[in-house]
Amino acid sequence: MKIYSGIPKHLVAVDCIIFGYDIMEKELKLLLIKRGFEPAKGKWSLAGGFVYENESLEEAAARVLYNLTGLRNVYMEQNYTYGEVDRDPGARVISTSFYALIKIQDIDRELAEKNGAHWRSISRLPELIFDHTRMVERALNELRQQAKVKPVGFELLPETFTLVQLQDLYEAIYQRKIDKRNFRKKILSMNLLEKLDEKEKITSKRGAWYYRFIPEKYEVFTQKGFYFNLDVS
Amino acid sequence: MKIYSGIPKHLVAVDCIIFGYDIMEKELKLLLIKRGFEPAKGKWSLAGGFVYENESLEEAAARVLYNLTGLRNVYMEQNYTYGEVDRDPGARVISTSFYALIKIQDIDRELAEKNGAHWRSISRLPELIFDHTRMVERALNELRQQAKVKPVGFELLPETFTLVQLQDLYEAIYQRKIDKRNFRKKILSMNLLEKLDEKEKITSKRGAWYYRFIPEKYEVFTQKGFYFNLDVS
DNA sequence: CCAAAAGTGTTTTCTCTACACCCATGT
DNA sequence: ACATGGGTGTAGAGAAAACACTTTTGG
Repeated sequence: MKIYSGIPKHLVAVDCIIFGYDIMEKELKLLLIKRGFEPAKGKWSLAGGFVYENESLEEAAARVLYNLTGLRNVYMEQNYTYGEVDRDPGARVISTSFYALIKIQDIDRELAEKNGAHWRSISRLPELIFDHTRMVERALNELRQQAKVKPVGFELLPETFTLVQLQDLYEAIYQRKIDKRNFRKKILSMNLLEKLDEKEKITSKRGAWYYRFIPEKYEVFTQKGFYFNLDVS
Repeated sequence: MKIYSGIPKHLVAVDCIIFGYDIMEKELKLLLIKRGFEPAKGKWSLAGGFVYENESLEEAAARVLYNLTGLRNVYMEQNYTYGEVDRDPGARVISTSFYALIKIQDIDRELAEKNGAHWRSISRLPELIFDHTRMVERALNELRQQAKVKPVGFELLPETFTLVQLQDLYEAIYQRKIDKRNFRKKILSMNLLEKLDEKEKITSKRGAWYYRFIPEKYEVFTQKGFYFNLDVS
């Protein structure tokens, strides 16, 4: 059925901005690729790929992420679509960016390495090809906005984490210091966390209690409309 | 130069969610089209069009808007890209939505009419083709978010307007009543408005002072990072 | 016993909300 | 003189911000 005949078609791609949080270095990182192919071989880029005929943009993004990390069912959000005619010097490519939040420890390291992927801290990113730097900037903004409204932080931490780790994460996301007492008061008052009776004893002698995020509580929360502002100055 | 050969190409379109504010009826409206062509002839839809080879998505959206309304340099924001394989029953079309904020009185009425365009209140929209209803919902959400962060409301009003009109607009956007005194206190404390010495005397005997939005003041404002929350409960 | 990180409350400030009456004017 | 919509301020509640010391324990 050729209803729309004679209309120009376009190459359509997706690019994934893959965020991970390094709990030790307390840094928000991106999984970037040192390109092993032309164009721009040897340069750094986001993980991307073309959209097939029988898949949606979201499916394409999930596939790209899976091929790189071995992960499925990852938290992803569509971000923006870049359609400048000359953005890719090789050909006209329209690309939709997605950001993914993953737990760094979950990825298939071998697979990632094989594909030339490396974690790079957002505070000192290498130069990226094409308009990928703009993509990252926009995604980071989006993430910061989302983090005020949804508990996305938990996607970046292991199942169990301490309040100190959670605070460090938010400090890494917003690149600013947060008051410890206010942060704890606020996050605990939201009733989204369950305190476990186990302690993290690596970073301190005293040890810090582990907590777990309870998604069901968040459902209730989200129903009545709320503002999850952790962007404390 | 055929670097990316053998890769499937796609039809790419843009759809415009055109918001306007009817100052008399105090209603937020959308400029919708009664389709005069197949598929879905006679049904309502957003204004859309395919993306040409030599234009960006933004340019395509601006073109579509221009062809319908005769307006250029309109406030537009890219919103989301819809890439489900089956979203358009005629063919696989990937479509990026943009919302536009225009002053209702500015459009070329004849041109719009010729194209089958009509203003429809957002509170009672007709059924739309494909996934256009979803597009509208998402755009409206986005608009509500943006309105908290940027003074987008002024895009929808004439150059000069009264505080009552401005409040009515916000009430139409958020579909809720706002306290008059609190609203005025807040909006005036932002120092974005200039009081003119002219009154609107049509709707009342006493008359209401006209104001004008001062973009330069907003620049200063935006620099220091702020929260323009007019979503008063 | 001491170094190092975890944990804990109170006061002050500011922002948000609720609320009701007078004003100006055309008819 | 009155009906109609325009314009104005204050007090109370609740949220956000500032702030410093005690606790625990492995070495």
